[in-house]
Amino acid sequence: MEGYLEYSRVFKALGDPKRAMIVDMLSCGELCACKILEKFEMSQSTLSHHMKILCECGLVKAREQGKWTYYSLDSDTVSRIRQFLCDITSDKENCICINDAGCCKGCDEDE
Amino acid sequence: MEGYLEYSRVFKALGDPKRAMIVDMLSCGELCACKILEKFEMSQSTLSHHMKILCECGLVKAREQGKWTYYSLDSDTVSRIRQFLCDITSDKENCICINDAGCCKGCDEDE
DNA sequence: TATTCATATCGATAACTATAGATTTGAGGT
DNA sequence: ACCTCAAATCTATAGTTATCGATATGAATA
Repeated sequence: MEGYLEYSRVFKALGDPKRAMIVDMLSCGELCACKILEKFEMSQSTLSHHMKILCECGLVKAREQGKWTYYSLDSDTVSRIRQFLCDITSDKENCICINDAGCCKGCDEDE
Repeated sequence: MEGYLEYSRVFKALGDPKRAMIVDMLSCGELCACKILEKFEMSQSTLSHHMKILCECGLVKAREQGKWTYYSLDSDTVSRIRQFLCDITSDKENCICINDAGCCKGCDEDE
């Protein structure tokens, strides 16, 4: 459940269309908050809240320089979340689904 | 914003660790609801609610047979969400971040 | 040091989500 | 026809989230 919890936080962050769009905007390089804000009809405090969620789950890094804060994707988290998504959606050995074999009464075809 | 909205619903569904775990369980093939329920400390109504969310976003398909409902991953949605995740986290041509070039006053290094 | 500006934090509120118990639905078996 | 059982739906509730205006912080600058 540990891995699920960690990565679910990243998915939850991406579960808001505005945040997914912000991630997309950051995919080519870092941007400062004011540049991101221009793209949205959203108050400054709301953007700050969304950026906090993106940072707290590890997807985005913040770099402060003077008055400005620059945001960029954390490539390490990006590759790990991609891998996790593939893992939980791929047929595999040692899957949690076969850890205890057999089906509930009634689900087997010979019942 | 359309694509973001559609795929965010999938991410939102995966944003709950129990649902991510259910998806993992389904990755090797279909399972009936009762089998899934065995793995969790959760009421039947709560599981039903989670399955509904997974189905509504398109990640999971339900197949009813007699009294039982069998769930499985929708491989089409799986490949599309994988692609979307890669898209929004990869450097690319025609990115929304460069649609209007230039930065806000103060963000350019020559300011 | 007082002002300005970018950003974060606080406080309030409305909307949404997870949860479980109770009820309903609908298929099979007796 | 009735009973049983799996699953969905309904109802209520506690907890969480998105949002914004107001305020605080902290850096640059006059």
